Amino acid sequence: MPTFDDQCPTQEHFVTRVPQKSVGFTLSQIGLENARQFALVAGQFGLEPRHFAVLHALADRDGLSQQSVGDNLSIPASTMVSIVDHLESAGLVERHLEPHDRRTRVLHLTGAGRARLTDALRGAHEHEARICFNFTAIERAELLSLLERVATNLGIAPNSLPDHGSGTHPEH
Amino acid sequence: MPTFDDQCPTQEHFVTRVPQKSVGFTLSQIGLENARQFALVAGQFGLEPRHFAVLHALADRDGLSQQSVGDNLSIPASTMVSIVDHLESAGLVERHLEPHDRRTRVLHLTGAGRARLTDALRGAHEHEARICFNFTAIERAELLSLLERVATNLGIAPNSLPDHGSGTHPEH
DNA sequence: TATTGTTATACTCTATAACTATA
DNA sequence: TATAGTTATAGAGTATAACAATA
Repeated sequence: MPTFDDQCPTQEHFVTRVPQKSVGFTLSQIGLENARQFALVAGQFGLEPRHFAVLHALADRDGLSQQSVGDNLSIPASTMVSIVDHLESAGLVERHLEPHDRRTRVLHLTGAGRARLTDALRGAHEHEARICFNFTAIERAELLSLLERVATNLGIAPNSLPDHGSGTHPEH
Repeated sequence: MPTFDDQCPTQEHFVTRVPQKSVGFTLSQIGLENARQFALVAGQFGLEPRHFAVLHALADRDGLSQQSVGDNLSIPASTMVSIVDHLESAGLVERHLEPHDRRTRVLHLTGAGRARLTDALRGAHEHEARICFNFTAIERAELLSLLERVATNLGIAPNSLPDHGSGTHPEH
């Protein structure tokens, strides 16, 4: 933990002058703005970020139960209902009864759902290119590497981080 | 905009396999988790992130009007009322009438407010050290530099970014 | 007429707990 | 009795618009 102190004056300096930028604040600002803009991108495809996330999870592994998807994405069961309702009424997902246990509803992507996700992923891809504008491949990899170390410091297991898309921020 | 494509397979690959991590999603995840944890830190000092942000703004420049602080932090006027109400009833801030224009309420930090902010800044400082654990000074500077380029790409003027603290995320 | 602060209100989001149907 | 899904409800947070005082 050698770093930060080197650049930080005294406490009083903090209060009166307010010194250099912090990683924490910058991350919060950027994370929020990024989530906002990604919501706009997803919206162009008729999806909210959470809809996108659910479709994405199903593309990764089709036939999951509603609950296991929710657990995976940290979405409570009651919220999952309205999300899947929306996706189902839009014809993107189907609820199938599981013959072995008729309590559970197994979720399947429809063809339309897969097509919609493909489009939305194209949008996400463009969004990613936009926020990494002017980055070389090496710089982007460097940023990802640093961010994953921050994630570790925050106690977010790297493995629990989904792999693509732009977040499931609530708030807007 | 050369980078991302190099590492990205076809669209179909996206849908079926879901490839590598994205800067966008990682930033959203980290930004949200960081805001959560900073809210806990601020809470240890009896402050919500927005309370902290207002105190911080006043420490930077005392005697601002309620509205100009709100504009500065993108907090709507009606929300500023309840924030300042809270800070005032806690004895951290005072509303003074401006003799030249008796519509405006000028905000002043009290001694207690300044002391509270000093404590909270110490907490923020520790929080910053925590999320930058194991970073060298050079790595931290590198991360900040990359993040500011992302901020620019997101259309957030670097100048509009406050300098310390950990964000004013709503959402929880 | 425009502006600062205030109040009241409506809206969104989320979480909690109760309910059903299965097991 | 426990679990998957559903429903209903209440709470927090935010934004919108009307209002008062002042300019």
